[in-house]
Amino acid sequence: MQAHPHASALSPLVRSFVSHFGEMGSRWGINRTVGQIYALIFVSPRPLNADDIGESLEFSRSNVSMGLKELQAWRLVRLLHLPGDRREYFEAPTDAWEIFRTLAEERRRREIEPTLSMLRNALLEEATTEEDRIAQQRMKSMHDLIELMTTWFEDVQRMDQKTIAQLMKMGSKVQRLLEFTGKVKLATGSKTPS
Amino acid sequence: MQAHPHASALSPLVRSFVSHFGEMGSRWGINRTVGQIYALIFVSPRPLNADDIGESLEFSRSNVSMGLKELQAWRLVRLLHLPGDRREYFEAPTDAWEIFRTLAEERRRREIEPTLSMLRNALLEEATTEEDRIAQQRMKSMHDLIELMTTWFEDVQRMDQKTIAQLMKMGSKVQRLLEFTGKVKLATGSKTPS
DNA sequence: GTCAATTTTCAGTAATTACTGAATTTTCGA
DNA sequence: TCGAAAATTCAGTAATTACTGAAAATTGAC
Repeated sequence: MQAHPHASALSPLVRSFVSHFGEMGSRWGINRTVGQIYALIFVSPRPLNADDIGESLEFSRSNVSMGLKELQAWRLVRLLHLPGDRREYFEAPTDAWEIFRTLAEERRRREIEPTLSMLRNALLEEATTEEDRIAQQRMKSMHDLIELMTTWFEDVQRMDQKTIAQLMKMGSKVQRLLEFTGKVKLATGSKTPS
Repeated sequence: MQAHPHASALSPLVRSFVSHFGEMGSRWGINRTVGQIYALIFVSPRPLNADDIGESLEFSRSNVSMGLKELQAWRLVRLLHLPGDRREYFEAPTDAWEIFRTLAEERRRREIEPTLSMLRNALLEEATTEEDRIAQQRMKSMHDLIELMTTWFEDVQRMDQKTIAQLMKMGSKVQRLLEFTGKVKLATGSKTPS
């Protein structure tokens, strides 16, 4: 004797996770529905098809279809097929680092690159007024910071996960490491890792 | 003989910067209007008052007022007074690092902390089903990554700007630095920067 | 190739968010 | 303390974004 005849009622645990991601999604570009669909797939022990999702979250089939498309565009879920089942199933990578990298890459492509490109164009213009000269100065410093950070991020992506974790766990101690290395260099005359 | 009698027409340079920030703003939580107001203040050589902004961007006075409030809440602009003028003026920090840090701190407070708190609660629940156990496992790995990254970020914030820039410019070469230091430690028996 | 199962599209509508102008409140100089 | 200037609030409306169901398109088993 249930209120709704749903195939799969969500546990309170999953329900609160899903609903939090809905809220958060709407603070970013992504909308509430898409956030919830992602959260549901992320915690699901098995791949889900569109009907599963629609029933669990009580979204229309077409809404689920659009949400899944967006998640695929973000590369946050991947499509797969189960043997003997014609429907499309979706699962999400579970490795948190991988997810983070995917998100960062997509944001770079969608937001950072267009911004850098706009800034570069603006910096090529000849400033005719003092106002424009000052504006350009500020755009330049913004441009340089963004470029520094994206280059750094590309570099970091190339490191293996262990090194990254090691670095992050060191935190500000890296500062001391830099000083320390500086001293070693002075003392030994050895080449820096340039 | 102009189309509009505006006190301050924007140069094409500023216009395109402002409009880009409008677009970008709407991809983040912030809305188009707020993004444009921020961009205008950021490139302005002098502090602006609400009327200046409203005229330049052709927004209503009340819209400007709301936008400025939001920017103040984000700590992206600061209020100041000009001698002999009763109106409120606004300016934006121009140091790109400072802006980045402010943004990161605010996002942490608004998005990361609530998420961590939700995850911690979820992890305290006793999982009664296999599904919930798996869900918790995934939430745990998400929680741990977020925590690692925020702790790291706190550490980095404590470094001086020069060290950060130095570190970032090194990029993946830090990996070699770590290896190098390891060797030095082995060779000299000196204490690590623990 | 056929056809039923499945997915996608899209026009219409609902819900949400953004914006305005009038009214109110606050501020500060005299 | 008063009053005009300035800022804010907020109810109403406009604009945008999200969602649905019906119809169309695609898919794949036979």
